[in-house]
Amino acid sequence: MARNASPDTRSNQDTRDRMFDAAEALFIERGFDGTSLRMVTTRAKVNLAAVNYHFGGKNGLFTAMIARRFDTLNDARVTLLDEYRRTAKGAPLACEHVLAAMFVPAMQLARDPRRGGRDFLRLLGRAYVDPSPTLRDFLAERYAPTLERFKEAFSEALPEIPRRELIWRLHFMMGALAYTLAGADTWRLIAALSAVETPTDELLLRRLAPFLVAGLRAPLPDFADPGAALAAEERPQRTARNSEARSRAA
Amino acid sequence: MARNASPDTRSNQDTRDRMFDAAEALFIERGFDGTSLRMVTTRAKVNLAAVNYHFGGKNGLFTAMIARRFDTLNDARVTLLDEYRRTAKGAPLACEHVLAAMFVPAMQLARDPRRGGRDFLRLLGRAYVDPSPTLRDFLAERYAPTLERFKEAFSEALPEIPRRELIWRLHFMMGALAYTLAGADTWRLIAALSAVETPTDELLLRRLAPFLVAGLRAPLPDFADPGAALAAEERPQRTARNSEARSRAA
DNA sequence: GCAATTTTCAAACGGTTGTTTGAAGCATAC
DNA sequence: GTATGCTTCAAACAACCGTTTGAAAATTGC
Repeated sequence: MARNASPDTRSNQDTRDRMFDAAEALFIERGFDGTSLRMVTTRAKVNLAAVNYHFGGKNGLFTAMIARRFDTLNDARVTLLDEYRRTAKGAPLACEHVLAAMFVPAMQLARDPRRGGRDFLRLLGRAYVDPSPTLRDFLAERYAPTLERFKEAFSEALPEIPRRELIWRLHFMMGALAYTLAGADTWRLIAALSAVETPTDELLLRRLAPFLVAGLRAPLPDFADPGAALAAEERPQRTARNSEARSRAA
Repeated sequence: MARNASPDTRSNQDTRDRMFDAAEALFIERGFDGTSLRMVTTRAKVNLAAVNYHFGGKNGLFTAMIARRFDTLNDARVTLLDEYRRTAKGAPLACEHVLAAMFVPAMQLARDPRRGGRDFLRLLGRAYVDPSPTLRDFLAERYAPTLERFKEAFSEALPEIPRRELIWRLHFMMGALAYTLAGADTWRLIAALSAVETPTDELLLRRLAPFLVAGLRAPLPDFADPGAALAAEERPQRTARNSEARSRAA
């Protein structure tokens, strides 16, 4: 019953790690519901019952497997953010610094095979879009405080953007990040475009960063003129409800 | 055996539509693997065997259910793109027009309850990130030609962006779009932020558009100076492999 | 009206799911 | 040595999965 009594028994940690690795690889390409415990235990060369013995069940295995990566990322992010804040000595943070506090730790983990390696970014993306309630609730609950701190940091770095607008743009940003990292197509695209260039994860994030900075700084949408935000001559599809635009402009 | 002999028998279409609606709603919040046929048929008040009778199986039901929405979207998109091209009379397309050709039809479908309604955007997002091979292969195969046409259109509208860079940015754009629309959090966010504003889908896309336009037009990343793209004073985490940056700059 | 066809239905199919069981293995401590 | 507590193991559990069956019901054509 005692599940974690001797934290560093050699063989104990060994089978746990093998299960983590197997679960991680399978989760990346099949998602939570698409991965069965028998797939995991077969790949990890571990008995099926070990899942329930060590983690109490499927939910326990997958949340622990995600936490082992995300806790590290999370800590590194807030540490770096605090460091930038200390270096700034009271001056408001730059947008690039806040973004760097989110991206640089992710790149470092992606470069370190012992803490995720090249699969880390894929795991990040997959976890953010998986529909299973187990993982959604887990992520939302465990990392909400950190997210809140970054919201404040962005709000400080971009005072010209109204807070409500900013929250949306952060949401879009997380979307571009998660989808890009999760997409199976992304990695096929990498293989096709950059024939031999090796550390592609880093190049990928370095392409993504300017895209996101520009997006966060974009001019505000014009709610007063419906349709103008996209194309000037959008065919007049008369619905003509400007009321919402007016109430928003207040 | 004859599966589609009388295409508009009244009761026939009725049960098919009920199955589509049920499958759509369940897929949006649980994904392909998280939705069982028994959930679908129970919700649709239809016999379990009807799935295999009408669609040949689970794969058939879900691909048909997605196609009924996406084919409409697809057709409207290329039609609008052609219309913009005709109006331009040989002049190169504007980036806003190409984006409009992608977004306006989606907004129109989201406004029309008979062709998707407010759930349409969520379906779009979920379908793009679902890990099941069935849906990934289906989407890639059926809508690849259209995607290719939009790649060309963007390449024409943004000649100052190198094609390779552009393909990446389109990928990021699809990411922001898909994740934003798929995220369950997005819709909770809408409810929380805009207490009473009603047609929120439209407002959502109108916020997203400037974000994406700015991202597509962003200055090119500086590959020659590793680290500079994000923050000037990133702590010198000595790994010192500038070789890759040089080889890329060639 | 009858005959032919299309659609629905309850029931069962073999297979897989996550979880549980209880005995066997295996170190360590005495 | 034996006893102890942690870990592994093969086997089985009930529940659910997608799919199939064959007969009942409903609809169509005449």
